[in-house]
Amino acid sequence: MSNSKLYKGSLNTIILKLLNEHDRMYGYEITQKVKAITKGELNITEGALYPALHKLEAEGLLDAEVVKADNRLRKYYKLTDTGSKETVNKLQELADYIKTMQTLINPNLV
Amino acid sequence: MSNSKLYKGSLNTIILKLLNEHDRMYGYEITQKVKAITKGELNITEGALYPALHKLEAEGLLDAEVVKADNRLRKYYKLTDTGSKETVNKLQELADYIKTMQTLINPNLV
DNA sequence: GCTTATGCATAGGAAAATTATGTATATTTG
DNA sequence: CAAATATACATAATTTTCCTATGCATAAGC
Repeated sequence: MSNSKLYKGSLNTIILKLLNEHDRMYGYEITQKVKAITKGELNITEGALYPALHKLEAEGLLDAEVVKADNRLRKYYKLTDTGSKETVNKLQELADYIKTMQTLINPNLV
Repeated sequence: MSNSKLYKGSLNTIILKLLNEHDRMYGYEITQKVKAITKGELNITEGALYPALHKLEAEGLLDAEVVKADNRLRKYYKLTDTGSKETVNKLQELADYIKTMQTLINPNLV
């Protein structure tokens, strides 16, 4: 995913957030979007992304639809209703985690 | 018992940062300090902490010293020179991670 | 005396990445 | 025009990192 191990555990949140903004996306598109937004800082590996998408689909948070474009197959994913609700939870969890870590590394500010 | 789970990769950063502030600490003390600072939000489990301490010691980032206090054994850890340098790196990585994630989840602010 | 707190340790297992492959088509470049 | 790169999805094997459960031992509180 990147040189820092800290990103472990954040992949699902990233996927859900992107799908919350963009209605529907396919896997490769997600990797490119993340790379663009983070200016190359974060590169999602395929070995991490595809299993994560399959799991989210199996859990009922995503729906998938295969579409043919430019003679190539794309598997588009979109949030289910459950997925939308879970996105809110994940984002709150991330915000809480960041807050906790900032408390720990910068106790003077508390 | 433990409320919000640790995000993978953050435990080492927490340990190094605490030892950077407090000169020397023992394992149990670290769990209590984290609990106190985060107001119970984050509870480091022993099954995570002790192996992490052993690994940091094996990597040469920490030195350990066993001390008898109140008829009980405490294993105090402190940063080595290498450990101090690595602390700076880990904190920078954490700052970068937070910045990147905020960019991803809050693109309007960019 | 029983429970909780203090203190360290490890075994077993789960979760979530990485690395390494595999398949296939399209486009760019030397 | 052949080779490299980009697009697109997928999985197997392994590693990292954490949690749960368990074990041992002493001290303090009720």
